[in-house]
Amino acid sequence: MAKTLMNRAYHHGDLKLSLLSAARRILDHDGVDAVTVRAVAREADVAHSAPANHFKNRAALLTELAVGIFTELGDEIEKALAASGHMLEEQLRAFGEATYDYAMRHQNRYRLLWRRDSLHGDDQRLEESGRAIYERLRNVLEDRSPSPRASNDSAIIAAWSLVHGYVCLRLDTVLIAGKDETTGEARHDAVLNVLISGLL
Amino acid sequence: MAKTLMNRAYHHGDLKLSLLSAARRILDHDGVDAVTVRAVAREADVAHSAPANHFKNRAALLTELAVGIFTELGDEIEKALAASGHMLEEQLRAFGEATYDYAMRHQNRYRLLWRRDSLHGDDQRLEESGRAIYERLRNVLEDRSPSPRASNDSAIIAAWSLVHGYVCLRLDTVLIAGKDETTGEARHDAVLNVLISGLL
DNA sequence: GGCTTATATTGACAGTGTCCATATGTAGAA
DNA sequence: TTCTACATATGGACACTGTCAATATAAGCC
Repeated sequence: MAKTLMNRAYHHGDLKLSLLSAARRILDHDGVDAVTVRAVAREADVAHSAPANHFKNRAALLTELAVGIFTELGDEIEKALAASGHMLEEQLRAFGEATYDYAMRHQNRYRLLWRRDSLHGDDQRLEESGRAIYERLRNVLEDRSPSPRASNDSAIIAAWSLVHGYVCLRLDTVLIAGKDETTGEARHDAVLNVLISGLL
Repeated sequence: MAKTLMNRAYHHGDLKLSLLSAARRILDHDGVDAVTVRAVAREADVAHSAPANHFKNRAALLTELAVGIFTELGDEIEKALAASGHMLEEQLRAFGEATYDYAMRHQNRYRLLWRRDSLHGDDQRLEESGRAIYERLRNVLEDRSPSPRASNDSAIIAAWSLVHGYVCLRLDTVLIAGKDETTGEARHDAVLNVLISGLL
């Protein structure tokens, strides 16, 4: 039979993908710590040690999951940048809002990206998928040379820092989080304005 | 005998403090995940379930540890603010540098503060010790009303976001982390400049 | 002394990551 | 086709974890 037939008794066919999507479901629903090797195996309906054939260990599984999430986030940012105007201000706003929206819609996914203790921090694919976001920001800023104030690298890092920091505070701090859900939109704008004023 | 005598056979005398400092040693040395209830008990040389008398569970232990660390960080920020000039720019720079220095000197301590999954996020003392930092930033910005651009709250949040985000990227991203250890000082300045330009 | 209360210990249980030997299916060579 | 390698899945084991319950010990107070 074709290689894609496989009666599911033993060999699954594409267990690796199944495990990753099982892990993603658990992550979304119950957070990073709930994504245990055994829970993922249960969710995928295989034996507790089946994942070992596809991931060296838990960190490897989470790392691969994070790579996919970084890519997904990068794609959303890309789309937002393409859909927005070409002015520097518009592009920065699109970057900030796309990142914030993704993080709020998928809080646990965003959290996983920065749980370096739980990942293989030196994994090359993880590094690349993160760098892709950095490069998008570089494209936004380069040739638009905002001001002699900040070197290009510093501008990129400052922009990413502000957006990432704001998202983190929103995600993990009661202080900021509950403060004003109503005026949320205005708050985002005001915070982004500080960045834009600083860069223009 | 005086209450402080105690032959150490059984009752420890001040086990709670001993546990917290044991936990801090483990945290510094091996990271958040290494701070297990049993490891802390071992380090403090007591039975594995002795901590249960002082902390309801692991999260409670970590939360209390985090409260102490937030307080410590707040004190360092306070000291730096007092030692610096009174101009808004100087104060913002002092805040950023003090936070960055502390985070780099005690990386795992800073990481713990934002591992909300591992803490009792709704603990009141934790919330207060975090808010204390927010309030210090408010004191820096208030009455100095930087510009009509940003409301006071937004300015506070923007400042904290940028500093916190920069620290996080430095701590957890290979990208930013290894980029230029030599020109590090200049990089910090340049990033802070974006904030200051945005707020003045 | 004896009583109560606080604190520490030991033992148990389910859950975890990871390794091992084993079982099962697939694919390629004869 | 059958035989043989190989990839993949299974079940069992081990040491570790957090947490609970029962027990032992000490301190404080009458």
